[in-house]
Amino acid sequence: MTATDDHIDRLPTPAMVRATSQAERVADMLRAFVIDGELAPGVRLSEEKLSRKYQVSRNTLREAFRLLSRERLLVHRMHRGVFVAHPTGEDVRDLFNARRALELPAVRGAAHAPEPLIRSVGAAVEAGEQARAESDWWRMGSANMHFHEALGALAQSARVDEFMRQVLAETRLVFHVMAAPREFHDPYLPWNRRIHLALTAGDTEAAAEELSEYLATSEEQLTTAFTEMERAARD
Amino acid sequence: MTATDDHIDRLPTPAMVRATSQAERVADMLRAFVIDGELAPGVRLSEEKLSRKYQVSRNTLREAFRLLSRERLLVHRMHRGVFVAHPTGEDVRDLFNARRALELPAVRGAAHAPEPLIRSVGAAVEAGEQARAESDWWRMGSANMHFHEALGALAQSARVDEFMRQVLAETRLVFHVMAAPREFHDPYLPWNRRIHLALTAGDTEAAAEELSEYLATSEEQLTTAFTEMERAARD
DNA sequence: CATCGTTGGATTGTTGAACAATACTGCAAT
DNA sequence: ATTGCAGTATTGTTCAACAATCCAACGATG
Repeated sequence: MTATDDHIDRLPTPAMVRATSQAERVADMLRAFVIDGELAPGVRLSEEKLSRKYQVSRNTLREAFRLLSRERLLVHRMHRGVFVAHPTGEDVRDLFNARRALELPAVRGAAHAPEPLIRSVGAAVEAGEQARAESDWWRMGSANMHFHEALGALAQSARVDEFMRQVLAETRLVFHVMAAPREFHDPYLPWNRRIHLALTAGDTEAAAEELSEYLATSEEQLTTAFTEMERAARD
Repeated sequence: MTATDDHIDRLPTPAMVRATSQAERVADMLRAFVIDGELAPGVRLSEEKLSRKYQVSRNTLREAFRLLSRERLLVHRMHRGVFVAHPTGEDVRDLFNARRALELPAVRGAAHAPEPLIRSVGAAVEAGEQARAESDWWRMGSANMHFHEALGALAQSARVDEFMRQVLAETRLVFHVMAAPREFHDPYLPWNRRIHLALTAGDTEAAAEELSEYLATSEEQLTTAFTEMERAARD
């Protein structure tokens, strides 16, 4: 053996090869289902049915539930069961406040961000445009998510990244609540393009300005549709 | 009965009277223990011992573990058990990046924040000064936490608030890792006072400047002490 | 002497069954 | 229209068991 073991350092980190428990695997599955809308907001997840369907014990399933409820994707109601989260109008406002608090400063500070981070913003833009060209509305939504994830990544903190992912997952849930048609995603692609353009030009303030308008417009659109819906539900 | 039922609206909201499960109660306990340092970073939490001590089944205890591991206060290592999180030097840097990303913009946007939020910042400052007057170092640390929690609250998002709490809890863990003496908290009180002063004067930029220096100093102090410690641990 | 294979004991991972506690539905009574 | 009261379904929690895995100790090997 050599005295130095830099070849060992090149190997995948422990975090990449960690064996996962059943609870985590089930949680990963359910998380994907919820984000993809296959499990509609408000739906109750029966312990008995799910444990039978996925061949895990009720106890293991409940561990998975605990994980996801801390992510706000599921809500635990005592003696009633766990349900897919069902965001309200107030949640929408809170989510956008959170995004403003995170994304805007991240963009404004982009001058100090390393080049690859900006590049991945551009990649997300292009992925979105390509999805649009192929009329793949689902992939378009994913690309939009990645775009904003990339914006959050400019803050250069793994914890902020995770928080962003969580907030964006919840935001996607909002779309599912109203079975948002593609028109909701549609007008935002050019915005993403402009934001990225301003970023590469080094004009962070212009990028922040565009982003701010984007967020305001999106929130406005969602909240009006939401209050409309909630009013209709009351009658 | 009257036609209006505003007297019902005055009652505590469901969130305040919700019955809690054992798993949540145990999680609350453990969380408090971890934050208070009664459970030292790196310590392993034996399922058998804890379940016996707190009269809950192993399964229930595991549910609590799942909750806390998603908060990064515990880490789950497959087939090895759960341990109190033991932040590294890299974690310290990430935590401070996250705090910069959140607190600085929150302070800069304080002009649009409602009055009571600024007041609670002041309250935290005074609580800290009073604790200092009474040489209650423990309460001083708590007050400092509340101070920065109050800064984060300027963003006006419940989700950001929760994230801040989590980040600050982890930061407190960092102090426990090195059994930080009171000198670590000591010089920061005047800074808090100045930040609050600038805020009430409406000079958000000055406040942000002070906060930025505070964070840089604190991070510097912690990371040097940390790398020192980690180097010592290797020998 | 450092490394590797093996073995035994301890702990976690997961399950299935059981029972208690609670919520929900429907119906009768007021 | 509200209240009271079944009966039923589901969750909350425990327990005991077993499989899977880690870990420390001990020797074997080069």
